[in-house]
Amino acid sequence: MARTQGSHSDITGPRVRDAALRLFASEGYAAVSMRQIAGEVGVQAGALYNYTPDKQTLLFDLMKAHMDDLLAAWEAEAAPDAPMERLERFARFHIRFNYERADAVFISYMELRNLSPENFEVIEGLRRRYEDQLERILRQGVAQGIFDVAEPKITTMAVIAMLTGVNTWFREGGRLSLPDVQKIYWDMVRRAVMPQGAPNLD
Amino acid sequence: MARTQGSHSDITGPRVRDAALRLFASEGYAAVSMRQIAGEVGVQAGALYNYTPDKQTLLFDLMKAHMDDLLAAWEAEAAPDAPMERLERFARFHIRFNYERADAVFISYMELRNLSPENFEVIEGLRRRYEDQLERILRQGVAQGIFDVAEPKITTMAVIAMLTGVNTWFREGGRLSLPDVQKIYWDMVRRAVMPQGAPNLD
DNA sequence: CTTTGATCTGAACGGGTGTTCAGATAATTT
DNA sequence: AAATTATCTGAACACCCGTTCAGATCAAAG
Repeated sequence: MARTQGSHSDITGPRVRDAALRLFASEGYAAVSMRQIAGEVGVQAGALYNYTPDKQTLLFDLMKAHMDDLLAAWEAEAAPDAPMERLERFARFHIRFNYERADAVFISYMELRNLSPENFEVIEGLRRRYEDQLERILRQGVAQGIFDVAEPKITTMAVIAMLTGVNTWFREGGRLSLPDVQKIYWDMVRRAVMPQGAPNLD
Repeated sequence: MARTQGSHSDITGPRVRDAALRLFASEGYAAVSMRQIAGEVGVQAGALYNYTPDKQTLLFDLMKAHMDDLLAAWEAEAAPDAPMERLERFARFHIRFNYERADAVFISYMELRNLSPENFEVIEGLRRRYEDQLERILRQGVAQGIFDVAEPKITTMAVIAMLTGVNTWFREGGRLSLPDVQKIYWDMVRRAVMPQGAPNLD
């Protein structure tokens, strides 16, 4: 087994995925050709097939890796007991993580329709698992009488849509820092779940 | 000028746009071929060029028409004076209008990157005009001391992202009706702008 | 009934697509 | 130094792309 160390595959493999991620995000999966990806990496198109069985799987692997990272990163967060603190942790985590991986986030919900049905099911399942994390927090808060949320599932969808929306406009270097934005959004999330008439504790 | 009345163009033109709208929404602009659109309409691909100069313009015209419709429909809504009532009107309008034109809404922000720079500027300008409608309501409410919104621009983005998210999960015929959903989302929007500690007037 | 012209067909144009594969290349092991 | 083999090239495959256009079609106008 010659050429295991110093092999180019350790370098080329990640470069293929990086190039595909960036190109898929900026131009769209269908609009990007294998030759274009190969060109970015500096190889011929045929060489890509040492790293992926086909274009579809390349897309799927990027999305799957992103969703796995997302779930792993959330599970690695220290989880406070109190629902209010957990919710704040979730809101800030979601904004930060999504901002750091804007390309992967973008692909993972823009290119869902380009997945085969089986691959779609996998990604969709992971996405639901992530949403369930938030829904569980909301239900816990409701059970403890801390949150006033009539429809936890819908509030889950609404909060995630709101938080994910940060990526459409926020760019570092502007008037507001990411922590500023996290604070503003957390404030809106908090209001959305707080019993009305509760005092402002700021 | 023969064949002006009873001409097929009155029929074929809209059918081309309908087919393109549906196909672009479900498979994506780049993944849909002119032959595919033509097949849906029941003509050969060449015939499409009686109705659009090229594929890019076909996409742009669909998006432009949608944005024009959106702005016209909102301006046609009776506008109450009070910011709170105006905001409620906006939230319910946005959910209903977007639900009724799910395909056009989907295209109008999924396919932005497939527009030429000039076309992109046009659509982007219309989108900003729409967002400004909401921002103006928020600023009006703040000025009157009715809303507690520190960052009207950000709240605008957050509210629109939240409301637009309805389209990703809501389907008629489920447990909740569209009016149910409108009420739930309006409740969240109201909380997001209401001064905290204010009584629940439900 | 002939003329007109809007509409559509069908073929063609140059070029791009994902994927395959025999053979060249070169780093590592023997 | 020779043998091994992971990696890559370059050409080829069959097919699809957006767009053009000469000529067919046929309903309305004269």
